[in-house]
Amino acid sequence: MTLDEARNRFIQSWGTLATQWGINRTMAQIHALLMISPEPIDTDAIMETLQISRGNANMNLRDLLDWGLIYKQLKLGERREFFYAEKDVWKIARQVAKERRRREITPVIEVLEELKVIDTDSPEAREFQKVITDISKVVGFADNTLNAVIKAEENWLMSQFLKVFR
Amino acid sequence: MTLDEARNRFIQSWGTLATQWGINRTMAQIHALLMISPEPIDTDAIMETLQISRGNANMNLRDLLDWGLIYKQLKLGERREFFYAEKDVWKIARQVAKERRRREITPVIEVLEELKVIDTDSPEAREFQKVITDISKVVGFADNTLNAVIKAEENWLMSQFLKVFR
DNA sequence: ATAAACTTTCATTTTTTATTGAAAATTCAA
DNA sequence: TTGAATTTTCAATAAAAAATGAAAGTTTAT
Repeated sequence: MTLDEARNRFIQSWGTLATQWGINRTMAQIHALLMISPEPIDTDAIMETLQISRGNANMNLRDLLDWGLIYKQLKLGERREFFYAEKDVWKIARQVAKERRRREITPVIEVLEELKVIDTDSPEAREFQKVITDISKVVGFADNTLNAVIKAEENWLMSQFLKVFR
Repeated sequence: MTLDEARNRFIQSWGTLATQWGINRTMAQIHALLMISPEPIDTDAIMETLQISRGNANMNLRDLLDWGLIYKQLKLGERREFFYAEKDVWKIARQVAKERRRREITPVIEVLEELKVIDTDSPEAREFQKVITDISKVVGFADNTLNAVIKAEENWLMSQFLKVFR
């Protein structure tokens, strides 16, 4: 397998994985491409490599910037913007955990808290409350896990974590 | 807020969360409905409550059965099938972790292993290999985490885990 | 101020995914 | 067996999401 083949293979796989996690394929592919690019690259290079339109490239680049997964680089005497990916994969994991927590987990926790305060007159209501409370625990666990990842500045903390389960 | 309002609120929220995680809305709504139903319910009740077609209900019920998140119950003297959800939320988490690991993480690990064996003649190839190796570590971490959840038969193990990060 | 280089926006089109509903298949009681 | 009750399938349709590309907007050098 040549280097180029390997690169394409990786970009494709990463894109496929992403769609299963509710992230759009192109965004993941651009991210993959930038992760394996030694040098920052510009919009046209991305368009050409991935065979996508300018608008599409731009939109997804903007999203990746929002997520803090890639950065712009300005070259002296160049008008174009070049992009490069965060290369520290632990930082990527933290960034993603942080965003997903904010966008997804936090709102659900809020709804669950609201639902806990219904009147528990009937047995049915009590049953409902029990289910909600149980779910809260699992969501809380997920939330704690994400927080742990977010706050894990050091790798050793991660390895500590892994030890617990071995 | 009445019990019915709370129920609807929960079903809706759970559906919204699911779409962000690459799970279809209806499947999550059916699951939510069954989780908060004290009694097993039949296809018609699901169709009516969620305002969906028979085909749609059937398809998503089958998927939920595949995932091991719900069960069939046969009532004596009744032809219809009634469905009920797994009520142990830790078991749900384990089930989901197991399925996602099998369907998503394992294939990616395989691809990454393949990509590690390219020839490292050029500096470019070595750089590529480094990125792939780093990504493998993170994916491996995710895989270990899922495994930990899968194998956590006891709740205290989870609480041990949580302690590490507090 | 102008224009070239480049980026962003967004109405339209394409693609993908989910849903419908009616027909076919299955199950079971009589 | 027949047929009524119920489940499953699947081609057609609808809805949602992503992508296009051309036009509008910005920035910078001159």
